[in-house]
Amino acid sequence: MARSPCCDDSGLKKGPWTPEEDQKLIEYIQKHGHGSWRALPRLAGLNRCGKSCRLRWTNYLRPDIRRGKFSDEEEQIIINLHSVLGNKWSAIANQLPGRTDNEIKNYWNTHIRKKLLQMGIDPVTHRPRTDLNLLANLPQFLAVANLNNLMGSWDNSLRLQAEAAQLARSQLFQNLLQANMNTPTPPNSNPFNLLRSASFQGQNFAEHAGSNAQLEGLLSNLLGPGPDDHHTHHMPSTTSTNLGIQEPSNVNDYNQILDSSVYLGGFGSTLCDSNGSSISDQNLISSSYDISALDIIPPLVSVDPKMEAKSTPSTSTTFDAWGELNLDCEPTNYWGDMIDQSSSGAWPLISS
DNA sequence: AACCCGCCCAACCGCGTGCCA
DNA sequence: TTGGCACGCGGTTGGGCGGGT
Repeated sequence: MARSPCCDDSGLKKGPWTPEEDQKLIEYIQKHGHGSWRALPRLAGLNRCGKSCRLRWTNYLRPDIRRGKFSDEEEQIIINLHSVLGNKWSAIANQLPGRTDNEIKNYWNTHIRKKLLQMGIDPVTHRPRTDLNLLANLPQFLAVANLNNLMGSWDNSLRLQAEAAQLARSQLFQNLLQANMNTPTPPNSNPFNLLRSASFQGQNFAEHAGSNAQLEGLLSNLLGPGPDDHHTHHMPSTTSTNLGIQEPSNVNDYNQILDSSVYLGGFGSTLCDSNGSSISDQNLISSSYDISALDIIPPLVSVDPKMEAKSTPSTSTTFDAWGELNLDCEPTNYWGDMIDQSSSGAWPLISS
């Protein structure tokens, strides 16, 4: 299809707008509306192309534009919507009155993206980063955590711990999934059995995790009690029912479990409202891992509220998206256990 | 004080798509 | 059905600015 010749004309002014040009554009549109953007510059006495006028109006001069810093709430909305919509900036902007797609796009690229990367979250997939570079850097990553710990910087070290743990957990799931996809899955295979029997291939992490026994301890914390009783022990019975998560019987189901686990905080987590009550499925997931439900679920990794409580406000905003959806309101808290154990030396992510 | 460098964001570029003759 | 026009959108650019050296 032919491209618009709108801006091909030479002699038209480009670059920053002057106050006089702004005034002309505002006055014209207030009087006549924008009508045809192509015709507008001529009618308004502007030596600009229509496209430039449209951009200037929609991104800057429109009276309903809300300027200034993005609030935490807006930031959360952007992150949530981006996890569902991707780089559909205009669609995201539609949910944020007064904000333009351009503004949101810029804010994403300059602030949110970096913040997510720093937290070990892939800004594209909204999942914990599992790229090889990150895994390769895990020893340094943990060394920094140790250093910060020694220096009394609890905020950073705890966050780094959680990120490392999240990374390991995600890697575990991915390895498991890969292994599972390479071999036929028995009809009644249990994901918890699979997880328990899975070999962990993240060598860098494994080295840091120490002995197999220690790794086993980590797995126990990640997975909760044994495969046959997970519904009655650490794994709250409400989790599987409320979230519509059932034990998968095939690879596709398992894949969905994987997706769900990332978004919902993983096995062993449950979702609760601010009163500590479990949230019913109609509030969270319609059924069968309906992906559309993600538009109301913050696409965030599970983080121990204890850790968040120790975090600085500036870095905790992403996790605030859970807001009323407090994870792990049950006494059993996998991330908390893991961090507690690591702090006490049972699991040497941090050497005290 | 001068220079450098990285960040931020307004504006541009080019493609996709809908509409209409 | 086809081709041209207009608009919207997402990616990219580059100038201004502030902090660091």
